Amino acid sequence: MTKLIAVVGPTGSGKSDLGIALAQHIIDSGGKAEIINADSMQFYRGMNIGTAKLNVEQRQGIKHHCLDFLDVTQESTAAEFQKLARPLIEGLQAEGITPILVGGSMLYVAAVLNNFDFPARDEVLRAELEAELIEVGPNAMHRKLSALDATAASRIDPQNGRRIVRAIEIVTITGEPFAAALPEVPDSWQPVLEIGLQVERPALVQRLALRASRMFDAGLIEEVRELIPLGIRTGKTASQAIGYAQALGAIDGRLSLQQAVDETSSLTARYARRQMSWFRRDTRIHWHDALAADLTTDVFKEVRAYLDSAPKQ
RNA sequence: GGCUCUGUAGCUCAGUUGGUAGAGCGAACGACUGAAAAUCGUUAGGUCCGCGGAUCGAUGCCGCGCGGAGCCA
Repeated sequence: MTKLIAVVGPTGSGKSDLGIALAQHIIDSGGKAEIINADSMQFYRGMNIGTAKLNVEQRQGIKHHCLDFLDVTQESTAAEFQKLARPLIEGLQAEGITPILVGGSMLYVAAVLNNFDFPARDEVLRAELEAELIEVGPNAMHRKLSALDATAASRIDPQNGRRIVRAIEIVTITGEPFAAALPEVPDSWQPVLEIGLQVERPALVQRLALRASRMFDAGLIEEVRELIPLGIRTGKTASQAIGYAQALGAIDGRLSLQQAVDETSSLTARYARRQMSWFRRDTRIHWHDALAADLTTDVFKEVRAYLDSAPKQ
């Protein structure tokens, strides 16, 4: 059994490249390593430029899993990803291959790395609750949740319709109280070396602005144009991807090209902030400055020590 | 050159019949258990264009500047 490694951090911090370098390093030292993508938008076939997906050459012969397995019309969920990625990881480990989970989709990474089961869901009930939310508003729904589960209600903001609906759904289905809060310390699914890449906020914002304009220069609008006949407009998850929604806006004439670029840039920056606020509370993460000259040297050293330490179990 | 309108938070704008100001967006920070590139919360930003005047008191009234927009010559 090999040990699990994860690379996390905000978008644009260089996770993909570090993942490749790490895999290469392990292979150079006589081991085997493959990458499992944990970027929910890179799951989609045809969404390449706007998701900063590595092309085949850039993958440098390192095998990547969980890329390009969904159509833009298909929904993606963290619970599904948990079911998909865990057996995959265990399969690689059984073959002596070191799995490297790389991605910034917060809940998806947590779904794999942490020990929790998503409570069931019920599409019909969910639809009813969503309709009710639109009709009576979040505050009334929050009162309804309070009556069912006062503790859960106290942990969810009265304005947050999305979470209120899901909480009512869970309590109704399970008939049990719903914690509605993350544990203080993550309960690890299995031992993991979690590497975090960090970039000082102003530098990150600048990089993301540059990246957004390069995506449009590289043909993001053309890419989205090709996804329209494939149904990107109706895809629940794919259509809300940052950059793609803006490219659609430009195609429809709702936004000028410059507005689309600017909006993509600022939404990406805001997303990166939410990623940091999520990942910062994961106490397992070993943070590294993504722009440091000796980044790979430091990370290799850390990985080496981890892999050479006593085997798990 | 004349007339009219206009200048309030980083941006777009409310507002105070004179008692030193607000909203949306943005920003910073945070929450987060089957849409999470989602959904939401908190906080910080303002010599109210400048100078002078009347007033107990001006961002508001008056005068003079400066900047912007429009109309007429």
